[in-house]
Amino acid sequence: MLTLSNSASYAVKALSCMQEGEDRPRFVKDIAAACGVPPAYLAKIFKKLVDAGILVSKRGWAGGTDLARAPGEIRVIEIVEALDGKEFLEGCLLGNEICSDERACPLHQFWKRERVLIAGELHKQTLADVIAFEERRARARQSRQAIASASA
Amino acid sequence: MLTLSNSASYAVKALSCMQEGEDRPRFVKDIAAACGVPPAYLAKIFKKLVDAGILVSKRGWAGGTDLARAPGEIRVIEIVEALDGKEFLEGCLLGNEICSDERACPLHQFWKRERVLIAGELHKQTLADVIAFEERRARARQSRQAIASASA
DNA sequence: AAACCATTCGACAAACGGGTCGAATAGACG
DNA sequence: CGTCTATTCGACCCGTTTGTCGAATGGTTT
Repeated sequence: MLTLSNSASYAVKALSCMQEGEDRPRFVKDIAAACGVPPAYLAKIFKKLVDAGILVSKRGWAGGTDLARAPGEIRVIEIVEALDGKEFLEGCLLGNEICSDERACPLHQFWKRERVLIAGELHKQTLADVIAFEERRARARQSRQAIASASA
Repeated sequence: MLTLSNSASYAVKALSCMQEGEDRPRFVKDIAAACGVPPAYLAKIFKKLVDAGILVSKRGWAGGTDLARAPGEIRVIEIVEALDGKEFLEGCLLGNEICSDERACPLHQFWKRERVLIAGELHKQTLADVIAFEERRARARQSRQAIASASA
């Protein structure tokens, strides 16, 4: 399957559960419960996000986890790179070791262009976009339900 | 790493070693040696290519393996699907289970378009293109060497 | 200082893809 | 029919990713 790692998916999902304005900081276990990710595993993921400067954390009583910056300042590509590594987009589509402009596979020129597009999109999208997208979805579902119950 | 599987890479590499016009059919171990793929592993890969109708094989004395069709009739996407499954391009980029037009992640619309482009390219390229590409490379290297040795 | 508690660390289990090995199978020849 | 031989099949090993568990760490509060 041509996808990013499971961990990266979990990270985006969990971070988009951490909107501002609520009582914060929050705990790993609560966020895990909210977004349906295994808590112990999410703890590991969060550590990487802390190391990457995307999250800040405090231990002990009154400890917890918080976004290091406003959601609009956190790009999706940062999250992906924190988990899958900076080179997650560098390889040949076919996984060949040697695939440069000189010694290329037939898909090289094509994939080279595509990689730029993908990186660009992940760079353009911020966590704020992801959150807004989720909220728009949630509102749409609510109003659909309201209409449905009104007509019932 | 965002790539297809290693097996798919091996498959394309091995199949592009199987030009027509030579003494054929050929043996897995010879092809493996020619393209630098582990022989026992390539045997497994070839079985899948046989099942997919891309190769034909015969066992025993005077047995061997051959392309089921002319290279120009074998699309790269067929090879990839034989190894990585028909659904290798179906998932959400972030690997989410639920990511359709209704319940999408923010990258869904973008990735949906990209997938079409990628599938299109893999469909457009045939094994003949891959072979021609390799040969053009080999010739270019040869003539570079000829020039180098002539000027020496 | 002692109690408390969320993060952090390390060891470990399960699942998966990649890779190896040897035996089983079956087609062609003598 | 028996032998030869290349594919095929099944069992197994290894490394990585995913996921769990319990103990260690260190900041807060009382």
